[in-house]
Amino acid sequence: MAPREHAHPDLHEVELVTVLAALAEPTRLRIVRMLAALEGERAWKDIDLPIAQSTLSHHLKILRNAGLVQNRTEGTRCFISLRDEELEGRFPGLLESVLSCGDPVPLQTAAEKLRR
Amino acid sequence: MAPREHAHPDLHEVELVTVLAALAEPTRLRIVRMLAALEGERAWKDIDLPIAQSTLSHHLKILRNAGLVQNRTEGTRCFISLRDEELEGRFPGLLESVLSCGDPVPLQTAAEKLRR
DNA sequence: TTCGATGTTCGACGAACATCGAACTACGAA
DNA sequence: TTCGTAGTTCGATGTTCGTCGAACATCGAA
Repeated sequence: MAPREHAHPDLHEVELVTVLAALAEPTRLRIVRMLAALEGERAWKDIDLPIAQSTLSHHLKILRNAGLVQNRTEGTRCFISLRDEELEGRFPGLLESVLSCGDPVPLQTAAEKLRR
Repeated sequence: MAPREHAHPDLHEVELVTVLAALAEPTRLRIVRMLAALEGERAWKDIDLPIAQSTLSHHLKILRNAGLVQNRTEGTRCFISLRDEELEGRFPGLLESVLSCGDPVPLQTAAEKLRR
């Protein structure tokens, strides 16, 4: 579909676990970092990662539902940005601490190594 | 098995995504909060949650592998504590921001609502 | 109106996850 | 040594997740 107007949750209704779950995935964490490094918004098309469009759309939906990210539609294309200030209000220090840890995000699915 | 000596990872080898994944589960987040509220260590047996022993053991292993938690064995029983200071060194502000958000942890599996 | 570009939704698939009960192991106490 | 206590590991089960390609919807341009 074309970029539609999406519902963005009120951050007061977003739970911490939801945000953590959204961040606990390499691809999504990478997206968040990319947006943070931008200090503004980024065109959907310019998010180029080695994944299918549908997968990217899926991840963005999850980030959006977790209140991490915001969509703005302009004609047929859309722009993504971090809801950093609102997040700071709801979860003080969280985003910053996640971003300040600058080490590379692994390509692997995080929890893979947790079991053993 | 009886409480055995477990390997605890060097925090420098623990990745951020790993920690986030460990925290992004209600039961585990609850355990971490419980330990944080204690300001010390807690006996395994005293962690009473409505889950089977084997499940608790499983979650503790994941927290341990993520470097969040530490086991100390004493005879046949063991004590769990948060590795808060080390974590502060590796991921400054992270644990604090997670703990400071005091709202209740849902019983539900976090990411359940993210998809839709 | 037709076409192309841009994202989104659907359905399917395999991998990973949380959970349990049962079997097991190691230790202290009787 | 035998028994109970304390945790861990194993195997099984049902659920959720990340991923893809295909079909679809919406808009601007020709």
